[in-house]
Amino acid sequence: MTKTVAPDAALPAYERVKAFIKAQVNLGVWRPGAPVPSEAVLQQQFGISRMTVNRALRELVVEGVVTRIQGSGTVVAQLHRISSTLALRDIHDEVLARGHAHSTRLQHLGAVRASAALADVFRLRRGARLFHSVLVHCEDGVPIQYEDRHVNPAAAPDYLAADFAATTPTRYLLEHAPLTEASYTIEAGLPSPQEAECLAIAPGAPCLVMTRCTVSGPHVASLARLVYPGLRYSFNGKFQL
Amino acid sequence: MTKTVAPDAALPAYERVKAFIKAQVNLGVWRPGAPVPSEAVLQQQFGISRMTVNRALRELVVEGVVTRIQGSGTVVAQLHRISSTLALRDIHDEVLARGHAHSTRLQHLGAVRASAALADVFRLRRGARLFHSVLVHCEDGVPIQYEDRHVNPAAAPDYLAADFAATTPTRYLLEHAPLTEASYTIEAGLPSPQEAECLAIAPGAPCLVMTRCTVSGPHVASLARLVYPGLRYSFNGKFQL
DNA sequence: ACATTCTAGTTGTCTATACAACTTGGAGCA
DNA sequence: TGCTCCAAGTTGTATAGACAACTAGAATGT
Repeated sequence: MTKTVAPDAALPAYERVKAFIKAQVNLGVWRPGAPVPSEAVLQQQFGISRMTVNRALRELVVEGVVTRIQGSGTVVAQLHRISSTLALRDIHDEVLARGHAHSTRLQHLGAVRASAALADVFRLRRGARLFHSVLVHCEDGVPIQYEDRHVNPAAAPDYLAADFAATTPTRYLLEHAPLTEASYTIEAGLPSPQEAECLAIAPGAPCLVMTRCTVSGPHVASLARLVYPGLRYSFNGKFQL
Repeated sequence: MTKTVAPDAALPAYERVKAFIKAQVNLGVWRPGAPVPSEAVLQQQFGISRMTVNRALRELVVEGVVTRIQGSGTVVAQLHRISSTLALRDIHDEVLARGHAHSTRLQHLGAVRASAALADVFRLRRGARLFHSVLVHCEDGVPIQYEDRHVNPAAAPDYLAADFAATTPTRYLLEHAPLTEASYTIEAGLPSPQEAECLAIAPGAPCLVMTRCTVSGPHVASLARLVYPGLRYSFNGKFQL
């Protein structure tokens, strides 16, 4: 039983190779741009098959540790673009995960005609029918998100019949319009008077504004403006080698 | 030559399997939680070896499309946590990539003694020596980032001798203190009077504030407060299945 | 009814081999 | 010199087979 002293033996072979390479990069022994031993060399060093080495290196590419060029070789990645997976999470789950209570106030739900700007985003003609919902999300009763959303009826025909006391627009759309693609921008801005009032903050209080556009199959499904009070909310992330 | 009509044939087998599964999920044929055919079944359906199917499914796990449980099976992932890789990029490269000119104004460079809060972050004793730099980054002459940074001398002993006309602190640190780990938070806030003046914005103008802490090997290397004028800068990202 | 054991099915890892696709540098040639 | 061509080295993909680890349900025994 050498479990405590040699955890290496317990790890799969491909993990041992990964750990070895990561360590070299981590300790600065191999600098960005430096060549990584070829599969054949690593195969011999570790006494394992080439396929196993190949798997280790392929996974390191995904993790952004190395770059590979067919026919040329493997090098340590220039910039450690270690991926921080920013997930498209439902705010309801997010609040629950923090161990708090989530509640919602429905401010508005109805249909509108697309303005020129909206029509452009949704790739519809001007004046086309769109659903429009406005909600305020609270964490333990404190407003933390103002959600102003337009929805394409073609992607979610029954959106107006949804029960937003029981579910959130994000969840409803994920379930009824399978997600193909989403893009977002995060910026700082000031709330509109109405937003400030709903969020119970001063008109001059800085806010994080996320604008998120989702695509489902052939349709642009939804465009949301999410306003977070700057002092009550922040996005957090972590890179790890 | 059926290249134009049948792109399938041009794709590697494992990519064909991935595309097939993604399509089913995408079109809503297989809902989240639904079982995905076992490797043995897919192997027969596609007439390929199990290792190839296995590779396809393993990659889909990384992409967040499916979840696998050893001994049980493969199911469509509950939430499409499609990863958007938020990279730790140097602002110099970022500005250049947009085709603009990047310039820097060095406001301050020196050493300070750690306050209680700083000592805590850096895991040093209170009063320990830290380097401190303040720079303003401009894009085509317009200020877009105020960078207030504290650096651990143990991680980058020659930080004060760096030429910040030729390089940026981010780049310098990436090169001299191999990155092990980084964490950040993004929030909205108001600039301090000094920050507002350096960025040439009104004191009440909302800003994106990123606080980033980097770790290099055993040391907490750097703590940076990055202030972006809200109206001139935004973070953008895209998820894609 | 309950607990235990067994078994079929599934995923996880690994091997040895093979060929394809590509890069790079050098040999040979005009 | 400048060009082509080739050969060695490298990564990309694919296969057939093997065993290990694990799950879930069925069969069995108490």
